[in-house]
Parts: sequence; C-alpha cells; structure tokens
Amino acid sequence: MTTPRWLSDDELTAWLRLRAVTMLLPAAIDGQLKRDSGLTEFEYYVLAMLSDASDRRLTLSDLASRTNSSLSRLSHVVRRLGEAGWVTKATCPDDGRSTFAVLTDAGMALVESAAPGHVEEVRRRVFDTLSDAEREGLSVALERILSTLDPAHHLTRDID
Amino acid sequence: MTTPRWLSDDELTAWLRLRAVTMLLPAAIDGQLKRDSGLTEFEYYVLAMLSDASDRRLTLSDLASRTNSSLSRLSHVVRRLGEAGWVTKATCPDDGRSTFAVLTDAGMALVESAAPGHVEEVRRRVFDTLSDAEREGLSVALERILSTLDPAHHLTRDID
DNA sequence: AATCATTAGTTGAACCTTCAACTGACATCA
DNA sequence: TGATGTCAGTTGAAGGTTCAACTAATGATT
Repeated sequence: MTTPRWLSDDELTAWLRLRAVTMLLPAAIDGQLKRDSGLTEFEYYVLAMLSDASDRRLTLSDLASRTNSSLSRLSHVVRRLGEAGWVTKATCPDDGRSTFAVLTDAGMALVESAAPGHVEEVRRRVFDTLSDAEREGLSVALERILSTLDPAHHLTRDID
Repeated sequence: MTTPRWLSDDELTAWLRLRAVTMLLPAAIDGQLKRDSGLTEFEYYVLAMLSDASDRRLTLSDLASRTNSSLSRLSHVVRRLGEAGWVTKATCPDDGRSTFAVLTDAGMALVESAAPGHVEEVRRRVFDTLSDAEREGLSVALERILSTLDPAHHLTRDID
C-alpha cells in the first residue's frame, strides 16, 4: 500500500454525514416499528414482501434475496414469525427442496396496521426535510454508490 | 391516523436506494476492516477516537456519545479491547465516577495499520463513484436529514 | 450534615445474527 | 442407475447488543 489518499474536507464532511445517517436512520425507523407494532424493521419487511406476493407466499430463498438476508437468519426469523401466528409454511409443488413462507390473515392484518405509521415515519425522517431538488440529488448520488454495492439492483427493484 | 400519504414514485425510488445503501455500505466497510484488521467498524472507531484524543484517552461516557453507543455496549467492547491489549483503563482525577479508556501503543499501532485500508475502502465504495457535484448533492441532502436525526450534530463534528 | 436525585459504569440474562455442520432433494453425467 | 455436485433449508453453538438491575460517586436541597 502506497501512502493513502486521505479524504479532503468536503469528502470528510460527506462521509461523516453518510455514516451518521446509516447509523441513525435505521434506528429511528426500527424504533417506530417496535414501539407501534412490536416488529423489527426486518420482520416488517419480511411480512411486507409476503403481503405483496401472489398468494401471499414466497420461497425462503426468494425472500432472502429480496430482504438481503442470509438463509439462516431468515429461517430463524420465519420460525419466530410462525410461532407468533403471522406466517405458516407450505411445501413447494415444483421443487421439493423449496419451502413457501405464507402470510396468514393475522399477519396480513398486522402489516396493514403497521404500514401507515411506518410510511409516516419515513416521511417525517426523510422526505419532509428535503426539497424536490434535494431528494433528486440524494437519489442520484445513492444510485451511483449502489452501482458497486448492488450492481444487479436486487434491493431496489421491489416494492415497499 | 387519517388515510396515509403513500410515497410517490420518485420518493419510493429514493427510499429504496437509501435503504439499500444503509444496509450494504456498513456491511462493506465492516467486511474490509474485519478481513484486513480483524476489527469491527465499531471497534475501529472506538480506537480511532482514542487515537485522536489528547493523551490518547477519553471517558467512557464521552466515547459513547462520540460513537453513538450505549454505555453498556461500550463497556463490553472496552473490556474485550482491553483483553486484546489495545486499551487500558485509568481513573479520572476530576470525577470519581468517570473512567478513562486509554489507547496502548499496540492499539495505536493497530489503528495506524488499519486506517489506510479503511480510507481506501471508503473511497472505493463512495467517492470514486461520485462526481464533485453528486457528492455535494448527497452531502446537502444528508445534512437536511440529519437536522432531525441528530440536531446537535453529535456525530458529524468529530474527525475520522 | 443528611437526604434525594442524577450521573458513570458494570454485570448477567435474553435476544438476535452469524457461522459451520448437517439433512434432504435435485441435476448432471457417466 | 449410480456417483457426484449443487441447491434449499435447518440447527445449535458462539459472539455481540440490548435491557434491566445494580453499585458507587457526585450534585442539589434542606
């Protein structure tokens, strides 16, 4: 390694801000969901993905790639969601290795009750603070950053 | 709660990108540090804060607020860093309740060896993908978002 | 000086994620 | 059809964070 190219003042400022947002924003979003619905952000998105899927079901592998989770993590979480009555499992007729996670009616009701508060929190924390031009500037820059972090756009294709 | 104001298409796009970056960027930064130095990002920043402090020491409370950590988390981590020989503790003469965490020579050497690779990773993941204008757009928008998440700017005042 | 509230820090249990090892099903290819 | 490799998912242990309860020291109030 040659002598490192340290960050310029402007870069350092941007980096500290980016770092602060990546720490504080997920905590704020998670906190609202926990307080108002007893769900972690991850659990909420698992249920939300299922609520939007056809027949309210997805294989664990599909869910894992949509939520950027390991299969192991998802397996543990789906078991807990199952114990709570929000998700059940079903065999996949096309492939004996796959297992569907299926959203129950109770799970659907939970997502639907949690969604408005979640969206409000996203608005409050992000979009209420930004002008249209600022939002566009943010969006463009994030897209650039994602070009190396998620080149296949796995995490930005799906609905909320 | 009245009928929720759902996100517009542009807002949804920006939100998915912001969410993706908050998930993937810390994982990428953390991964590089773990691979090359055996440190988590949190441990690295604890040591980095100490390396920059006068007499290489800070009270745990001060460290906690600079790293956005709970005192409990920090207490556990400082114990582990102490077992590894990178940090020691010292009593605070001004206030018998406070305890200094002090960076050892070995800890200083570790931070100095880890810093270049870390900065390179930040460059590669963030600034190499952005034009100056894009970086500015990002920085401005993040600053707006932080106005409600961290109004006192606790996390953006300190050095890297 | 005695009391009460607050601040600094520690500790152990509970919880979640990661990791590695494992089972079972499908695919490939001889 | 048998052997081998890969894919889907599970499991239990290990490691880190959170939470609540705790100790000890300081500050404030009388």
